[in-house]
Amino acid sequence: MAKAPTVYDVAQRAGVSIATVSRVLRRPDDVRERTRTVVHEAIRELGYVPSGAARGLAARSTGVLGLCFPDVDGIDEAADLPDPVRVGESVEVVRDVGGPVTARWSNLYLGEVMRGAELEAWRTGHAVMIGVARGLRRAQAVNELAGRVDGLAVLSKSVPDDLLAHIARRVPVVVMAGPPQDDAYDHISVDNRAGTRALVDHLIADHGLRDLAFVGGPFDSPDAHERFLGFRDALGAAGLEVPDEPAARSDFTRAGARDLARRMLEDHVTGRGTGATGHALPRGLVCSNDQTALGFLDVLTEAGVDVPGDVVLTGFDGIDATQASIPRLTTVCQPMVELGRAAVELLRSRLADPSAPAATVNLPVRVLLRESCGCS
Amino acid sequence: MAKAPTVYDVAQRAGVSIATVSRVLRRPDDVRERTRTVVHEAIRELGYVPSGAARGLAARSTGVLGLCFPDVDGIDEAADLPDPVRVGESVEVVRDVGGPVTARWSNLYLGEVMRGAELEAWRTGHAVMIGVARGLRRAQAVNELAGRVDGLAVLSKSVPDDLLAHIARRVPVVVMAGPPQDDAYDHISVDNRAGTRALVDHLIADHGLRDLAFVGGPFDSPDAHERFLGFRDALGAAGLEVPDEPAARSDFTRAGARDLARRMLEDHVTGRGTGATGHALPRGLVCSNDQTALGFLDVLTEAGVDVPGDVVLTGFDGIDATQASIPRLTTVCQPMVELGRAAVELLRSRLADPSAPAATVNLPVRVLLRESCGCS
DNA sequence: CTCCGAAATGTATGCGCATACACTCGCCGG
DNA sequence: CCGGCGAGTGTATGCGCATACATTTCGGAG
Repeated sequence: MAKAPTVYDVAQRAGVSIATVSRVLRRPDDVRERTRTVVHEAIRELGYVPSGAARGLAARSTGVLGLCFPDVDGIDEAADLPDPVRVGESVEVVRDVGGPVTARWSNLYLGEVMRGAELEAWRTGHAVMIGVARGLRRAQAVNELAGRVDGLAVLSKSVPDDLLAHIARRVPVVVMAGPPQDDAYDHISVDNRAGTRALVDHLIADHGLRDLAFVGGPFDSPDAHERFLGFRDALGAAGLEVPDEPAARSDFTRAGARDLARRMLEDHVTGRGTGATGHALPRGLVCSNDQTALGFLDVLTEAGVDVPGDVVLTGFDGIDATQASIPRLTTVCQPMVELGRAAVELLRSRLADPSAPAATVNLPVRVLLRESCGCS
Repeated sequence: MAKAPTVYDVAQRAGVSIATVSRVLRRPDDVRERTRTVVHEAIRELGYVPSGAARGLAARSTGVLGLCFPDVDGIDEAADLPDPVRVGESVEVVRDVGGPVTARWSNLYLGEVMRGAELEAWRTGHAVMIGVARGLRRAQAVNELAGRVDGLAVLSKSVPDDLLAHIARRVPVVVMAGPPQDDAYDHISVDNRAGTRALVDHLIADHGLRDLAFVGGPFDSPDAHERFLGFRDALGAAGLEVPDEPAARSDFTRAGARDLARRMLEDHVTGRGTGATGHALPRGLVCSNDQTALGFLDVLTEAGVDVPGDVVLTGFDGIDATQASIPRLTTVCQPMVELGRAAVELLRSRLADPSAPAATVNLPVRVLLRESCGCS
């Protein structure tokens, strides 16, 4: 790596001009076979790898698409990051006594979104660059990402509006998984509302449930809100009383949901009825995400409440853990891979036709009926 | 996006030269505050985002680090990819009758490696670009990735040797999770051997097991081989008979392991003893990865064999599912996040000092003792 | 053998930025 | 009053490549 060879080096070695070298790489059919061979030889001998930067500059297109995620780790630049542990011993033996399952990216399915995006990008020879909008330098980081790509897919809420607007003047932007919204961007959305509606329809129609409560999410989660609307839709359609607010609100974490469940259970047992649930546990609990449902399941099971016998429980998202719980959790599965794929697809068509009107792609959702709702 | 503004546009608007604009962005302290303000104003008004390509070209460094993964999806370019499903209905309701848990990237922990890499890169203002060495265009894709980055971390076996050598002439290369090897590259390795050794030591010393068998992996997996060596180390140290070969070989998938387990179980029951295990199930089965152990657990449980009562079972990797199985699986946890982090760290130090001798960082591993080995 | 058009190759330029170097200007000490 | 100095800014150049356009070569047809 004394100095990476350039087209000039290759051209000289092969005894041709740099244009020919470039052509051998980009439009091989325009070059005589013999010449091509010679050039390839030189490339191999020199270990030539074209500079992406120079290519991008000259071609006015980098061939890279960006994917911007929110900071799910909650890492703040102000907090000092622990320095990597580097123990001398290469093995540590510990007794794992259980406790909360460590949070992973995979819990939030960002990996799946990435995979979908990467797959779709690969099909058309694009590369994918990911960025996490995190820390104080967030704006700078996102800006730099935007400067390096031909198009940017952004997970909703990961980038402040003004910054997004700034960036959108340079590259096409696709917003993923945001609430239905009428801005200038292309959107990929998941049908939270219809998914919940279908799930609750099932509970009412097939299991005859009428006493249902909705466990909401954080106030600032549009997803949770959408799902609540779907819940209301179903209740309304069935002629049941439609609540104005969720019966309770979880923070979307399993641990938080456990606390919430314990409080609700206590209210229930002591008959204080201070909880929004009133004096008795409802027959069915529709949770706004899987983590919440799993937290409830933990507590209910521990308290000897039978699921689905005493209480029917459902989630939303379709995370892995819902397949491993006992009983397995009925949920609505989000098409995460598809989300990434669709985002890239939309970016591509946007690049192909910059003047087309902003589009919104609504991804279908799958309701997975399992044991926690009473299905065999 | 009629035409993205450039430094020239900003300079003109702000009434300064392009050099000043560049300085405002790169070395703000060299510019008078008043000028800075004016330039920032112009940037905001125009929606200017610096071109990464031009920056990279001029600065001779892109600020991007690459991460190259093998094609875990096994997608072959020859096979036609199914076109994305786009059903009209936005909801589909299906009864999930169980069946194999869908394979996900997360199973292979690539997401975790990525996260570690991204985190570490972020700390120093680098971006991360991921690439999957997949399909027939693999060489081209890897080459392009290499052309776009300042350094490349490659998961072992994801890139053919000659291609890697070619690339390494342009950018520093770090090989992740490969077998200890003495090539010119920097290496990050996980101590498979010592990890297995420690685990098996535990089985022998603390649980008094003497009849142990090793379920290996694919022939071409250096990891599986390393782990087998660790197994042998432990047996040898305990004065037990040391096998030359694993008792059986799994293909590292849960489904494959189930088939293997069924065959072994059948051999055992019918007394045919054609399996390498002989006429009886061993008292302890040390599996070369978690998927394999879980597959065995599925079959053993179904057959009424008690784990750990009748057979002790252990895995390797530390995937999520090992925390959810019943009993929970004793395993060796790989430091995947750390792997990514260390790779980036090593790349950085390599970039800082290109002439330093090739280094190998050995990452510590954690043996997690849970119920499947007989620990409470 | 000549001439013409197409194929093959070479020449020249610009992509957008960082930066070395030149330059201006205000200020200080002499 | 002059020379010098440093902060602040402008000018000019090159990074490595793609590509428009100019030029050469080649393969026939005449």
